[in-house]
Amino acid sequence: MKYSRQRELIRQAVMEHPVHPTADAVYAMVREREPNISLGTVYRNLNQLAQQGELLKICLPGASDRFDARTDAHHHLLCDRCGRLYDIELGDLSGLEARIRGITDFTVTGYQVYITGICQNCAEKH
Amino acid sequence: MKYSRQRELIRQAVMEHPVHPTADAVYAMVREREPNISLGTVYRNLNQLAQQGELLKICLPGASDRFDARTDAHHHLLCDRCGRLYDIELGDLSGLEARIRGITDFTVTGYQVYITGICQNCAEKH
DNA sequence: ATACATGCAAACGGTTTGCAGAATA
DNA sequence: TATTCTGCAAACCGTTTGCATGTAT
Repeated sequence: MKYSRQRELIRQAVMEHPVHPTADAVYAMVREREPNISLGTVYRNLNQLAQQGELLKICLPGASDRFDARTDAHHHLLCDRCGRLYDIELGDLSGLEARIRGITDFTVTGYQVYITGICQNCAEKH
Repeated sequence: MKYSRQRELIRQAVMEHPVHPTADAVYAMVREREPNISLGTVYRNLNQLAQQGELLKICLPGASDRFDARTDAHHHLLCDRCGRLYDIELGDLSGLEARIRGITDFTVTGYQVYITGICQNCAEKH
């Protein structure tokens, strides 16, 4: 992977964004510094960085994909009202893991807990 | 909601399908008996039935939506290889629920456990 | 008669891709 | 120079929608 100014700006945008941005949000952020960048380039680089393990791509049911600079195992909270995605620490889930892995005739490779609700920010405003 | 032959065939297709079909799969099934049915009608009715609670619409990250005739609370296994979706009983998850609800500053309305892996069928063939 | 349904085709939103030209190594 | 990158625009896929017609009540 060769250096590119655009990719660095994209990486930086994801790291600085407090609540995991969509590709479109990254596009908007990067455009402030690099007005001629194309959306295609943003998508290409986000996918590339995710594939290299430098970023996490979070696919959500029914919504746009999000990107996360934190690559260690953790879970996410999705606000139903504003659509923002927050990190959450669920701590030790070995009980759940053991139960899942106890299921016969299916080789478990991973699992994800998606939690939905209303975030503090939205709760205050209503 | 008024009776329609098409809707009955759609409902039946979902009930009979062993591993929760996509809209497209339902379309293919129903077309055998109702060759002129349109894909739009299939989507409209699946969404309608899901909204009435007669069906479950399962949104998967990165894949097409699936439909499930079982409407009680249960979780799902997604095969990475063939893309089929299976039902799973995780039993009592009150520990996890309590932990999730213990999170401050977020009003939890729901959560979903998505488990990925290789199904028996695919494991045998390789 | 009046609602609600259908088939069709066009629109949609998010994402990917093919291409010619530009930047990096 | 060889490779990887970019911007652009068109293609793509799953899904939704507008419309004129048809069907159930």
